[in-house]
Amino acid sequence: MSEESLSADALPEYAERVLEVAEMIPPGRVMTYGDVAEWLEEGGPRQVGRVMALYGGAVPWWRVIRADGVLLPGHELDALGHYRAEGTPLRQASRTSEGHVPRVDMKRARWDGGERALDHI
DNA sequence: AGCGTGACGAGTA
DNA sequence: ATACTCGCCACGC
Repeated sequence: MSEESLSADALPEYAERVLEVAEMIPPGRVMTYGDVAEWLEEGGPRQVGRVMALYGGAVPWWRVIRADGVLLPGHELDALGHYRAEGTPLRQASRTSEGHVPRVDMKRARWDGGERALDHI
């Protein structure tokens, strides 16, 4: 039989690694899908995105975003609430236009996963 | 087996 | 800043 058919409470190993990384991102910081993939040294941004889409609900999903800093479509207000609560650096809208949602200031909020990662490993 | 699609990223116009 | 292209990899039809 194949190990994959264990199913039920067993997630694919790759998925579990992605979730693990997402869990260790400190509040007020974010990682991009590509960063997570790079940190894992496996897969790519799209694979990480797929995992988050499927199992992201179990982890602080708002700390894993696109490299652009754009908030997750459909959860913008949700994410924004978390960011404001955690003090995540946001980039203000250059122009006060309605319907325009602030983006994460990647320059400051991006977390390279250095220091804590070593302790976690 | 081919083809389109997606919670992506980087480069170019 | 926006729009488009290409590279990437897994899934589903």
